[in-house]
Amino acid sequence: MPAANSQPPRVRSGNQRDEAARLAVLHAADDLLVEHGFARLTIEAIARRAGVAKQTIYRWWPSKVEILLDTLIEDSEKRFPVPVEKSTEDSIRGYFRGFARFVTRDPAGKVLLALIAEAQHNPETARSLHSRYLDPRRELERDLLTRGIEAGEVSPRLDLDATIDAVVGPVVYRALTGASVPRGLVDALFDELLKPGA
Amino acid sequence: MPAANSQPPRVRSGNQRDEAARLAVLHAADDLLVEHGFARLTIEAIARRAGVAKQTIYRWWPSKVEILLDTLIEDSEKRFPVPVEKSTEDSIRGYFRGFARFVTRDPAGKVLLALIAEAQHNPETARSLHSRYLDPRRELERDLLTRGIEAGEVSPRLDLDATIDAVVGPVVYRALTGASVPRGLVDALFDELLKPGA
Amino acid sequence: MPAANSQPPRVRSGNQRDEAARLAVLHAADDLLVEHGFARLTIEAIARRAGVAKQTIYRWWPSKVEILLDTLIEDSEKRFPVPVEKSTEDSIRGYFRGFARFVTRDPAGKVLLALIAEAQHNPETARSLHSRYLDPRRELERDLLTRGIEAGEVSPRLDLDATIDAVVGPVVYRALTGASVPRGLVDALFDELLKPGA
Amino acid sequence: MPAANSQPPRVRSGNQRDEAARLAVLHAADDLLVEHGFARLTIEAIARRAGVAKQTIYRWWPSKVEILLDTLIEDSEKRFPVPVEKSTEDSIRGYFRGFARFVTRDPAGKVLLALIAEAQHNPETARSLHSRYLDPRRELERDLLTRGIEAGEVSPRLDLDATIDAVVGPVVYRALTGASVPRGLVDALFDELLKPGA
DNA sequence: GTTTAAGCGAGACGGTACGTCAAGTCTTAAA
DNA sequence: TTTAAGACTTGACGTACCGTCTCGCTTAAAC
Repeated sequence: MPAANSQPPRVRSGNQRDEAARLAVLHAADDLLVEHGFARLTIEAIARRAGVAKQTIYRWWPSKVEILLDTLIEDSEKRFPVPVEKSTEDSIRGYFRGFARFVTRDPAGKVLLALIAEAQHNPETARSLHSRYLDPRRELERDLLTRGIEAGEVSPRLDLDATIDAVVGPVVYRALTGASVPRGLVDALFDELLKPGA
Repeated sequence: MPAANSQPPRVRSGNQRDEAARLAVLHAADDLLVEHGFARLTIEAIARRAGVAKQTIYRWWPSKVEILLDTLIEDSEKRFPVPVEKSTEDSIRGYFRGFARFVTRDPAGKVLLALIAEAQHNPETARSLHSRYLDPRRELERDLLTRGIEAGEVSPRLDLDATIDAVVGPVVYRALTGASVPRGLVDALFDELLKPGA
Repeated sequence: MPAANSQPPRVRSGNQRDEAARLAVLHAADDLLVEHGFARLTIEAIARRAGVAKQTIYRWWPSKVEILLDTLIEDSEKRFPVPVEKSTEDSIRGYFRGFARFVTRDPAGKVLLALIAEAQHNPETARSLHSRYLDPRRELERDLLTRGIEAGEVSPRLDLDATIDAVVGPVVYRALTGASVPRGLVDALFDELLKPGA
Repeated sequence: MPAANSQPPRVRSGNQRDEAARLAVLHAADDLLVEHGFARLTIEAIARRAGVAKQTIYRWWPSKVEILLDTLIEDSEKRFPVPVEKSTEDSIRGYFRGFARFVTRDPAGKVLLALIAEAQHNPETARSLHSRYLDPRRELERDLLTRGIEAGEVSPRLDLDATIDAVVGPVVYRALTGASVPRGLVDALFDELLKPGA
């Protein structure tokens, strides 16, 4: 989807929040991150690209991190939702594969990595990232595993959180440091830590 | 060791690189990172704190990342060197525990986390971090495991790199996102992935 | 008028150019030139003294030379305007005397001398000085003499420009080199080069 | 004469002042002034160009102004010495023409203009310029005119200094501001102010 | 002869100012 | 009331020179 930049000016809505402006900001942020990296993702640049005044951004988002979180939440839900009904071995394995694909090959995955990185630099980011993204998803992931265990589809060797971290952590770690993430890594970890009857 | 700031002026070494200035910069960078975080770790602040001219920093380091790498390399070697002789189960387990301790409780460990985070934002950082720190250590870690396997002290379920990432990744992932790292996490992962005869 | 420094903060004008900031810069530049000379007239110092951000200066003036030109144009018009109606011998002689007084005794005259000096070092300055100050005034000065000739009040021995330079040049030359400018110099030159019937 | 740069290293003279280094500095300063203007005439650049250590410059010259004065004194004596024997109308007129030619067409004349300009910015420069260059030459110029008067070759309308300034000033003024200096200007001034029997 | 002393190229050092960029705050005017 | 526009202060960026300093070398004069 193209940026809203250099297009016929949007119709202004006057009194109401301008949905077009909101979307233009989200897309601009997304595009800039993918195209130029986090370092050049500045509020000025987003405003320029989105054809929006800086003040409009500051009015609605407390920081660029929250902009990214908004896009991340929407994109994650589209690209690899946590299965809420089926809990077969395959659907669980598929979910983790989906996560790895998102993080390593989907441009939108860059947003998650950038936010994790930023969380280290900035406690405020860590808090937002947890409360708005990581924690709610972790809740659903725990439910997924719990249902899988009850159905005998998986049998985790460690406690639930440790198990999820043990699969997710190595993928994120390699992605963050710019190392490749081997195709079979997730499967190997799954087999070792979750596969039933092993 | 305190910063060199507000102390009697160093003796100048004339034509040669000033070792005291080098150390003052490394310590200032370290201190600032721990005290104020990566965001406020600016070249100006380092120079101010170290009592050193900005130009002196630019003369010897191409970026603040390289300053941090210098301190990280020195500190890691002191705090949790990769064992190069013994390769017992305990020394290997101890090494991973040392890593977790460094990353979660040692102030110097903040430097590693900051660099991993920065590597995501900046490919140049990723390259330096690998070539000067991660890769050389990984080499030693592989040697450590190889010797351990030959001696029957450990028996990895996955290939060497995947095994190391499987232990290190979750720790780093949790540390980065500001989550606590449970005491037993490393041991649990070790038991599951490396413990012999399991 | 004192510099705006260490005063209650100006009221900000928002979207419009801040006139108070503009004046503060002009006065600061003027004061610094008179007090500390051209060498210490830096953009940083002007900003500091005016209580204004450097960026505000760079936004409105391409160089410190243009700042000085702004003050010079305003001051010259106040202190020794070119007579535009009367063209008697006395008013013409008075104009040249006014010029000499401005250059040698008026603090604001330092600005003109500094700009002439800078014009030698910097062709860009020469261009601005001519187009914004010297040339427009020279036009008026020629008109003044032309009217004086027609009225029989003066009778130049040389062509118009040469005559004006012959009066102005020696004064500037002596002022620039730090020599005193004798009281009678202008009158002597006027008598020799312009006085009618000689 | 080429700069000493990028040449086989000079033979060092050991204990004695190195004449080659002295000349290299003078030529480098001269060349840089002509080629790049006063603004880029820095001590670093002179040292670089002359193939000389900064310290060598600081050892022998208190400032770059003194370097320029050294070259100016040598060049002036070569290019337009004050006549010390003949004092005919033609030799006096020729001297002033020589001055105008030096200042407007000789590259070495740039040095004089630069120093006059700098004198305005810097009282120290004004002092040196007077005591080492302007005043000694003025002495000789006065002698020249005095002899010319006694011989009936010239008859100044003003006092000696005013007369000299009245010829020199306009030329310098126009040269400084970047205006052209018309061929006949000096002659016209001479005729008006010095020509006998007028 | 050997020592001493100075000149030299080289270059590190603490500084100051440069001109640019983005941050986040604020005000106006139009919709 | 929301928006685009844009002026404002703040502060860091990386660079260029400043003037001081110390090093290691070379040479001429003093001993």
